[in-house]
Amino acid sequence: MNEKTRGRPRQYDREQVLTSVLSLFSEKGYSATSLDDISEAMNMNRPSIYNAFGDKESIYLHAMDSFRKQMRRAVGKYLDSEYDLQTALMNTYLSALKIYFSSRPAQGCFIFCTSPAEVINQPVIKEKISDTLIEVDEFFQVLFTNAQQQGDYPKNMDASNAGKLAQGALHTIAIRARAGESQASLKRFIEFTVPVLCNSGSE
Amino acid sequence: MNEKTRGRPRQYDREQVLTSVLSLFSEKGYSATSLDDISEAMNMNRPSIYNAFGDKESIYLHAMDSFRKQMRRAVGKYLDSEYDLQTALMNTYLSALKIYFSSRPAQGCFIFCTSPAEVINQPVIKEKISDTLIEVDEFFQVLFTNAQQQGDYPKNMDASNAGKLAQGALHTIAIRARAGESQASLKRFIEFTVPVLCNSGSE
DNA sequence: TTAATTTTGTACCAGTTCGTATAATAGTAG
DNA sequence: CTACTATTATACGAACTGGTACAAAATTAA
Repeated sequence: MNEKTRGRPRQYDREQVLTSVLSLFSEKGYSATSLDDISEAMNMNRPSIYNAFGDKESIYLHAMDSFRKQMRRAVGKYLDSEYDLQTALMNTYLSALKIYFSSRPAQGCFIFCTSPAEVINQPVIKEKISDTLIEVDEFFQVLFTNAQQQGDYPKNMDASNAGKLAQGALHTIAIRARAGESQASLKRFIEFTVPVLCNSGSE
Repeated sequence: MNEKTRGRPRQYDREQVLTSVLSLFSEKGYSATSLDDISEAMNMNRPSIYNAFGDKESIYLHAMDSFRKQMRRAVGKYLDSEYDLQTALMNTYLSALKIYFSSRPAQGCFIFCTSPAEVINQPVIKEKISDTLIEVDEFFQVLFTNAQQQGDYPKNMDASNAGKLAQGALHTIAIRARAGESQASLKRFIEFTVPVLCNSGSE
């Protein structure tokens, strides 16, 4: 990409400022974050921000996309059927845990911890959360149906709801991380949870 | 209680205005709710509110307490050991589901959907969420240990983490309700989840 | 009646909010 | 060199923010 365009050249890097604003929104949530905060974090002045990303809600939606991309990069590989169910689940949770604790104090999941508050009065955010839930449900469901095909998970179990419960574990981990529960404690929780989800709890 | 106190009598009912402001905060979250909103919802003027409940953060904390009380009233009885594990879990989830869908559109859990956003910059709210998590964990843990004593749940399972996972199911139900997932779908999720938690999934 | 006490109602304040109009700047195209 | 274009920078404004000072109102105590 070396197209020389007319006009004054950009001084910001799109990916980079999106990362900055994601971190900001993740800390404060949508409503408590002001455009002055955003402007400072992005190191861009207000009109440039509007030109690049639209209004505040639109910036937030871009941040949500950015976070989803980050999660996909981290766990997408576990969809590959070379991983057995337990391994795929365990690796997925541990990868998420790492991201949830990647800043101090731990902020948990950007989307599931900060977005639900805005849902009632921001239909577009509601839509995107709903979309995220579906994508993650499908991610986990694939793990379970793959395992069913390989005889690793009982065929009479409902893989769709199993996927939802697996995502539920992710939600509680996200909330707990943000509320101050320790990473070690959540790791033990994951080690308990994975076998239960795999339906090999007490054996 | 009939103590005649000096001074102009109150015009508001404490429980009643707390219910109103709980509903308001539940809709908008902490940061997006203004004192004008609160004043209107409570039908009280600003100085009266300050005198009765303190500043905005303090009002929110009162609302959190109010919600916790409501939940305890709804599910506290299932701690009684006359209920077996499956029944207690099922009734608990269905009671919560009812509350989560008690307004239109469904708002899910006031605490787990709106409070996490505020955690990083409001230490007092963080403290209260953490406290709530512990109380709910203990609630579920009691169900599992009771079941263990009655031979209803394997003794080699960790009741503490089982309780955490049970609360996890509650968290995902709360988020999903608020994001627009249907009550019927969540009821099916509960029916799937309870046996899995009880470790009698595929039998 | 009068004083004391508590709540209510009005009005205000300084600071912040999101968004935009306008001008300056830094590059390309001809 | 001049026109054109896209971005950056400054500055502003109308509305709203959380919080409070002060006076009016409604009750009890003496």
